[in-house]
Amino acid sequence: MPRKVTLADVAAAAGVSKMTASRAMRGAKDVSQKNLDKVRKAAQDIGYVGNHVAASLSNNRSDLIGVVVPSLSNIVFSEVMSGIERAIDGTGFQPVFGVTDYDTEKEYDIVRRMLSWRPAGLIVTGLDQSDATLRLLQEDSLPVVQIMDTDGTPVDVSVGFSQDNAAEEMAKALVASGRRRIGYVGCNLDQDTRAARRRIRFAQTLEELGHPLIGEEIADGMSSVAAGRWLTSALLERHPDLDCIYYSNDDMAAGGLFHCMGNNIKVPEKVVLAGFNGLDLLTSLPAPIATTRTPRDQIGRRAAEAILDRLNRTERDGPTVIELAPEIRLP
Amino acid sequence: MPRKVTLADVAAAAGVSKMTASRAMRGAKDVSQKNLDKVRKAAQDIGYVGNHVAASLSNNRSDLIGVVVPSLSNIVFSEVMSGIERAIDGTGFQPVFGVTDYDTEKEYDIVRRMLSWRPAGLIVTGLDQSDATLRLLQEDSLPVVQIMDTDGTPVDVSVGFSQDNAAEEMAKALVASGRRRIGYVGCNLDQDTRAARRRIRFAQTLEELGHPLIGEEIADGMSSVAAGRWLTSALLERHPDLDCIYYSNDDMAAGGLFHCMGNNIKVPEKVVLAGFNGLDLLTSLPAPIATTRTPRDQIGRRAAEAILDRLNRTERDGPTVIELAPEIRLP
DNA sequence: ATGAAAGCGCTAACAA
DNA sequence: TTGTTAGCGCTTTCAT
Repeated sequence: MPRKVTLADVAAAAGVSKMTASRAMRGAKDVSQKNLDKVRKAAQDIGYVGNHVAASLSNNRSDLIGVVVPSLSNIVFSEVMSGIERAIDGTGFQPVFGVTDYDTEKEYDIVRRMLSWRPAGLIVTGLDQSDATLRLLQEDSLPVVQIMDTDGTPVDVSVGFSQDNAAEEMAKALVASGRRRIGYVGCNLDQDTRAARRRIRFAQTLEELGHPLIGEEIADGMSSVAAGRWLTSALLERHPDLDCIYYSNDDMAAGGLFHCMGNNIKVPEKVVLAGFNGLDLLTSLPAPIATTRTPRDQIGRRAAEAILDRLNRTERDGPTVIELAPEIRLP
Repeated sequence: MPRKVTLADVAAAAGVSKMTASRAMRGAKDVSQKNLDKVRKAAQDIGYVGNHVAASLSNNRSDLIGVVVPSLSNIVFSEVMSGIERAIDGTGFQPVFGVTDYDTEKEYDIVRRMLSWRPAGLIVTGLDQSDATLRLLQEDSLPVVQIMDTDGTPVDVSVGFSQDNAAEEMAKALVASGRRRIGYVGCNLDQDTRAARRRIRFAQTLEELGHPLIGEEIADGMSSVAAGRWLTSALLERHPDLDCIYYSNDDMAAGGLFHCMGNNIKVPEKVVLAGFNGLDLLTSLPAPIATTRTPRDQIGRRAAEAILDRLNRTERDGPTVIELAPEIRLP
């Protein structure tokens, strides 16, 4: 294996010092045009690739940005990551990711490992980290953005929306549109604390409006179109007279729609189905479904921007909440 | 800002040398139980987090694994990444990702930047990197896995399946099931070279079987359910007598189904729709759709395993192809 | 089993 | 504008 080409090699080849080479390779500040060209050419010729590891050690800070999400199978988080990626793109930062599988202990390990890379910033999902994790996040003064959820006080910055409000708004909108016999279908509520939170607030609001939840079906395991389908079947079996069902998310609602279509139940005439997230998929479905359109791409973008922003300051300036209101869509 | 806790601090607190502390903090080899405990306790007490950057510089190799995919909005790649993540999980490696947006130049930049992190390995999508990128990949002797596509010679290892075969199989299966008037609908073929490849082989095979493609609709831009819907509408307008449509992927096919459902076209009786990938979504759709179930999670897993595998050897041992046959599903 | 010294490849800080 | 000197925090020798 041919020894790795280092900056010293470039410097030698260009006939300048390491420092001049170093300066030339990043922003060309304080380097004569002549040397700049020489160094660039030398680097090109001998195939210099650079070593971010050494650079990071030297600056005591890397240009890695850690992103911690609960799941990758959920397209919502893919879209958030996509937003992050787009915002970061071109800045020279590099996203690193970790997946918690909705497991708090795992989240701790991941955050810890990420911190050991001295990242420029960290983006984590939700406000409900374990105490140990929170401590890690607090000690360091690096930029931390908690995404998706703004019902609480962030360590540093939070970007997202109030899950509580979102559920309340939907409950009000459905009742206002004339629905009275409303049910609920959800999955994975033990782990997906945001979905669980929405369910509670939704039920609460219905109660306050005088039209309490008629029934609900809840299952363990990841949410999916398939789960939505059979839970809807079960719920309508027990309560055939429902005129509306609120789901833990869009996938589940799509499953509900497919059940209805297979059983000649008119959507939305007979029963209104309400999902959550506003995935693009919904707009192409053969029948309209209500949903709360959450700004996932925006959340990703704003989160990344918040990190980049913080990098220009030295200190955190107290918990900051960036609220991105979701939008209710009725059929 | 309180200075970062370093290994030296841990060593001091534990009353041992840096080296002993270092040894104790990773595998506890050649360290007395007594010192091991002391060091661990000290680290815990003073909140030591470690510094992978310094460690990586020291061994001239990081435990980062670079993952380069064309897109995150496409759930297929999320699933691949999910597979990678699961295989890596617990090994102490950390995935870093980059998104090319199907842009070869961007891919080059990303690979370059990743290499500058001296990753333990690299996973890139497809076999069609630019020459410059290929050169980068070849020079280094680090493990490189090219995923999704096995129609060609990999730099090091490829994990996936033959896009050509997949398309050919589907063509044969559809004809064997009695379909004769077959059309095609696709999106983003300029950029998605794998989809483009499938289209060509599909058409070729039909030709050979004596039932050439009747018509096709192709559009620019990302594929989506919505695009599938309106392209299907356009295609059936021109060729109302089609009895089968092959799509560039499942999303498009789902869109096609929704069009048919909205227009009283029986699926699959009147027209068979064939997607590609076998997303879970399909199994819950109100009508059955043909598809090629691609082993995405497996591809991710095997790719990661191949990297970890290679890490135990010193040299590459010639181009290796790991073929994971996809499975055809007819309605 | 433990420790001391040397260095990984780069850049900040200073000097010329 | 350029170069020199010291590290960054760890691990790899090589002693002990």
